[in-house]
Amino acid sequence: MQSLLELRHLKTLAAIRDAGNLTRAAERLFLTQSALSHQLRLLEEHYGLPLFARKTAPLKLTPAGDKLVQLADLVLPQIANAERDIAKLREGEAGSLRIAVECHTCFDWLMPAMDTFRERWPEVELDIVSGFHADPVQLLFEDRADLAIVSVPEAESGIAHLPLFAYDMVGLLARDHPLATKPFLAAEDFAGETLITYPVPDEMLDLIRQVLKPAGVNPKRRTTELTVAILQLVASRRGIAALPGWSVQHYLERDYVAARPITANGLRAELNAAVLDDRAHTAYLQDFVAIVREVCVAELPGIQLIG
Amino acid sequence: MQSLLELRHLKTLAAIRDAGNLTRAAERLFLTQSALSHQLRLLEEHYGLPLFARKTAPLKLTPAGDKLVQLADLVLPQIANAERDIAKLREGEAGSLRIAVECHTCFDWLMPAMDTFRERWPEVELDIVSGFHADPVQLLFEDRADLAIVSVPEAESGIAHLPLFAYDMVGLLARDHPLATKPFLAAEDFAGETLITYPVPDEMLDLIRQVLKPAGVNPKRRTTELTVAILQLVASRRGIAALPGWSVQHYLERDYVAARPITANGLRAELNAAVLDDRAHTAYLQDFVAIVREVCVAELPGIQLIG
DNA sequence: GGTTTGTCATGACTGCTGCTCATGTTTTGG
DNA sequence: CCAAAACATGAGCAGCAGTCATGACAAACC
Repeated sequence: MQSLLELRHLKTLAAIRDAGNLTRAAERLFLTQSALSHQLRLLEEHYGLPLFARKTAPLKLTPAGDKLVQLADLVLPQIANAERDIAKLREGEAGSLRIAVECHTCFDWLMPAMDTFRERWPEVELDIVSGFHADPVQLLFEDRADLAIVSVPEAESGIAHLPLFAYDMVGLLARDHPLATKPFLAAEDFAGETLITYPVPDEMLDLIRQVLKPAGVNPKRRTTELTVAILQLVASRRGIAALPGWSVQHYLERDYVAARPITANGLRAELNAAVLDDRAHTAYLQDFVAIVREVCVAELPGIQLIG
Repeated sequence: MQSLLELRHLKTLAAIRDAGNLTRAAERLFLTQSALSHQLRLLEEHYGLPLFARKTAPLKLTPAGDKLVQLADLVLPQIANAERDIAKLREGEAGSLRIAVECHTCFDWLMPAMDTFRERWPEVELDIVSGFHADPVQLLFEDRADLAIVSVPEAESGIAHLPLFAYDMVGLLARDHPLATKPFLAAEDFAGETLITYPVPDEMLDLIRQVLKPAGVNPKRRTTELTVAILQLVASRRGIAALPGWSVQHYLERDYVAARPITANGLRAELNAAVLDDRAHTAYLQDFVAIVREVCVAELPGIQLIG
């Protein structure tokens, strides 16, 4: 008769509420759908009440399920706060988090993540390393940054990589562009076009490194600093571009430009946080990574948490 | 790196704080001391900090341990509330809890327990069945009571017994009574004395049923309704009595009377809650039993939870 | 001071249970 | 109406939370 409820169950329930179905919730919790189904069945048997109205999408909560989800929303943050406080006891409150970014579009989610971080770790000095840097990892060694957002996690001694998320790059075209009729863009399709990119070295452009260069395709180029400028150029038929799907969702919904997958299998990219090895276990660095993952999985469409 | 903390740990920590040491805390949780020691070690490894200052009695909390205990005090009641709410969803809020008591001294703890119950289940009609009843279980069948506090759990079809706690009866003597020099009271010691009891049938008096009757001892008798009157009579050398140890702690501390164990092994007694079989799973009845146990283990000296 | 008593720590072992895997059933959406 | 997606279910397994037995240590007690 004693309570079978554990924090694990509350985490599951909150995840199901957030994800809308068992399968996606299971992914976020790094469990199988089966595990959640078993958990739910046990809880429902224990309380003698259904927690979700099945056979409806999105899953709808019964009053009992709602009670438990509310409980989760109340309790889980309290747990997280207490554990942060303990980490502060262990490591001290102070410290600095200077973030180096090599990806222009990252500011979209970096800002809300930094806001949350600032609330939770008010004593940690938070900053973005300004200016563009070809090799942000170098800044870690020079003690000019504490964490770098990088796409390719190159194994390097002294550096640890904490995975953030993976996503697909999409090719962007004017809505009436001839290529927009194709189901996907192949390397050759770029040959006769002008490619619009950020002004960064080629190695940092996933499209060039993984698709065009291997195929020996070398289109005309044009660069600009701002995402919105790239979109504007594409829409006005001055060229085509490749950007992360999540960074242009807003424009696609408004039919400002058209989007197509790149290659038949898509062009997969990922983002990682790089930190110095010996700081990889620092609580506030780990928590920042967790916050970024939370923010991004909630806000960015079409991304997958990795690691 | 993810949180290893579960509600189980919070319950353990709160119990250790309440009990003052691992051994007693383990008893209350129905676990072994070893289990708690292992739990603690794991938590301390996980957080990289000690939670208790060992080698001190009573165990003293470190700041980190204090954080977690505070968390437990915050979270566990929220959990309990939510689970009560779910029980109300399942069974409805209404119902009645009419309590029949055969034990005069029980009112000591019954009142605070009822106060707590009233807070948690405001919709349940709460009452004590007034007047004295030789067979309170009969009241359950007659639907004049919902729960009876009884000492001997006689197996009876249709009745379920929920264990409360066990304790030792103590023999009470005037401070200068000759028997007060003995390490314990034997059956024969009562032969020449006047025995002061509540005015109830002999079968309900543990001393008579378990000690005097088997030994064929039949002392002079005197009865009174009130515990304080029994104490007064004993103190003024009009006789001796046997009462639960927890019910006279107050008087013993003030040296109002002397107390001795009854028989070499003591005279063990216990209290149970009797309810109708088919209501044994009703949430508010079970919760009342849980409240009584909580109140009593916290307030009454020398009792042991049973079941 | 040595013995006793109460308490916590530790290591070996074990049974439970919470998970995965494989598969069946139901629901959804084109 | 069919294919695809999502959920349910049962079997099997591994990890771990617990017990048991014992050791280490401190305080209490002649």
